[in-house]
Amino acid sequence: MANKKKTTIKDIANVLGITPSAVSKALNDHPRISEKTKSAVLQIARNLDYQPNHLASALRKGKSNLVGVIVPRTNSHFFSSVIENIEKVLNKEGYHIIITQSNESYKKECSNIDTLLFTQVDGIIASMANETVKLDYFEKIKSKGIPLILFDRGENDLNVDYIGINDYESSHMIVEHLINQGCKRIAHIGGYKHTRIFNNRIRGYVDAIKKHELPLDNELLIESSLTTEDGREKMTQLLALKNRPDAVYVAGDYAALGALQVLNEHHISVPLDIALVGFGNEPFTAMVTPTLSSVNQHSAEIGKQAALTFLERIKTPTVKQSLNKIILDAELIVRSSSRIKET
Amino acid sequence: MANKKKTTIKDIANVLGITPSAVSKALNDHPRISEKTKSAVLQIARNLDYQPNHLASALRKGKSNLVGVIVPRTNSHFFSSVIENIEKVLNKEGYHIIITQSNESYKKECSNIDTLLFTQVDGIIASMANETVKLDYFEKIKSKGIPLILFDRGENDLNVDYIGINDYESSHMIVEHLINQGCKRIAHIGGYKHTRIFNNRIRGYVDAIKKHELPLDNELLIESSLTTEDGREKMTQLLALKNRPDAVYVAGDYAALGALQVLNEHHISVPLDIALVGFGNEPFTAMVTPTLSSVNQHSAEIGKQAALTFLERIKTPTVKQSLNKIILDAELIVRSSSRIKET
DNA sequence: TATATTTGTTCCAACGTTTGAACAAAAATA
DNA sequence: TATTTTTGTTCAAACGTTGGAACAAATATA
Repeated sequence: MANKKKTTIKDIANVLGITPSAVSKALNDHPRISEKTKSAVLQIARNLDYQPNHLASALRKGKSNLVGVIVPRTNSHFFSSVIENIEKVLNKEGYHIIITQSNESYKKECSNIDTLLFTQVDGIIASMANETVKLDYFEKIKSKGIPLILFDRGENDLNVDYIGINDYESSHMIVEHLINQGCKRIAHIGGYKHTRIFNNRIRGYVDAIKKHELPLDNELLIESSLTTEDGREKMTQLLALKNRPDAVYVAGDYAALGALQVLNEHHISVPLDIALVGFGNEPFTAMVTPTLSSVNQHSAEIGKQAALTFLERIKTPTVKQSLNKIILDAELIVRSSSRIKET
Repeated sequence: MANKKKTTIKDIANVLGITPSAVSKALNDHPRISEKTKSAVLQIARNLDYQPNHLASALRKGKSNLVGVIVPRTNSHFFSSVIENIEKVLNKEGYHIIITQSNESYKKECSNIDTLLFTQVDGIIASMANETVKLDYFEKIKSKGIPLILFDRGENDLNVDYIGINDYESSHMIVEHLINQGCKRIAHIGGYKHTRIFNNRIRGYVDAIKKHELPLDNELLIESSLTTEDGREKMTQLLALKNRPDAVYVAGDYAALGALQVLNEHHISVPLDIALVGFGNEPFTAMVTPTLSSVNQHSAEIGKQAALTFLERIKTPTVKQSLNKIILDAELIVRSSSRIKET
């Protein structure tokens, strides 16, 4: 019994002998429509299994109730959790989301933006790809006049709303934690300097090292793509030094995992020989051996705030220029990989 | 310079003093439109930064070029990789995808289906939630007359296209591998029996055990939700047995990870005291200590085939009833957790 | 030269919904 | 009873694009 032809508002109108516009108004609970008509319409709609044609109403109303989300990848707990919470907030308000992944590629990100604009989304919530340096495509979103909200990887001079954590302070905190554990020669495998958040982490590291008058060695500060593979490589590089570090702070958990693998393979005791701290608090940090210290980025809260910011922007059509910069306090989770002194 | 008003086909028509329909035809490379007009239109379109209104064309053409994807969650490598490959194939054909997650909840899955139907997707590719027993919402998709393609968790009697792996044989293979390694008492932490793929794995396990005349003990066959947490619990349960197993085959990697944690915490040697095999070949299986044997499910190929199946269904509007059941051969990846005998 | 064909365009209706204006009928007020 | 207000509905246009039919002009064929 394949119901090929979809039922429209018109079909309902015909059954009841009224006008399509009356049906539309009934369905939208228009005050001028009688209760009798409303309930009749609802009844028939149910009987005919009526599903409103979203395309038509979006076209007419000039808004799609769709929000685009762009993330570097979905298979990390952080992004997946952010998305989940964006969805939770937006669904309540009748919005649905379209998720796209850039796979850390600038080109893919641009094509994602085109896709989303093409789909007539009402706004875009994004975290930028590692590769992204040019912001032209993000400017394009802005020029369309739809809200753009960035989170995590996205702090920059675009002059748009942003939700993230206090990277500088977190970084500072990590270094001081390692110093407290007695480490004297602390290395940092950081992300790309051109990305604001990673740059902030680097600055936090540098300033903390300086503050405690530890050696600020060029060899100890390495830029990385922060993949597991690159973490392995950069750790290997550190092990090759004449003067090895006694602690390594990696700006991302996946790269920290790679580093840990290398250390384990070399039978270097973590944390006794070299202490290790990651960033992001991915679930696997609690699963590896030894468990990996990391920083909780409050993914759920970031997602929630991003969605709320979008809703706020949508509700005030006036170009209210007060920017929303929400910076959350991150939390250092100390695990075995950096617990040297008993507390 | 916020370009509030979007440029339409009409604007281009006005500039050139021609008709909107001529512009539309020019943009769609209609054979009857002169090259001169075409290039002029293209030029003006570029100048005015014209973006076609997808909503309008989808409404008119009766197809949205959107495909819905439903997965239990995106933060596993398997699903993330399937999605990536679905996208790769479909993008080439001008389709875009909307990703939704059910979080293993039947209710969420239903609401996802409603969302997707509401968005007028041209088809749905899905892997079912653990919880799902009733198939009414999937019937709803079918009754709308749009293609439904299931993969992995989705083999059932819905009579729709399906792409998966040979679970029964894979399971058989795992048990025989463990027997080859000298194991005599093999336990199975399986998924929910009501899900076809997990049931197949259970059957594969049982048959292999019977075939080799090993003890088929009720205590050794446990049903689980296959989360990391539940894996811990079920492993603890197995350790409490008077007669412990010497091998455990877990039907999912995340649960296997939980099991491994418990074994490590109890200082039980893996694989010497108890060998362990997971399922899914998630990246972390190669990262934990000891590395975890698992089964590669060919996620990329599954994604590709799912997308191709969709395209085929769309291209043959006739109700061609020959069902597409693609069953791929899975591959056992033997790692330290089950390598007892040197090869 | 008359007719047939091709070419390039316009015209118009349609996709399904929404919305303000218009309007008749019913109810409230004078 | 005459007038105003309220109520419930219809009317008509619109959102932006598409595609078949119609049509005039240019070109090819008889």
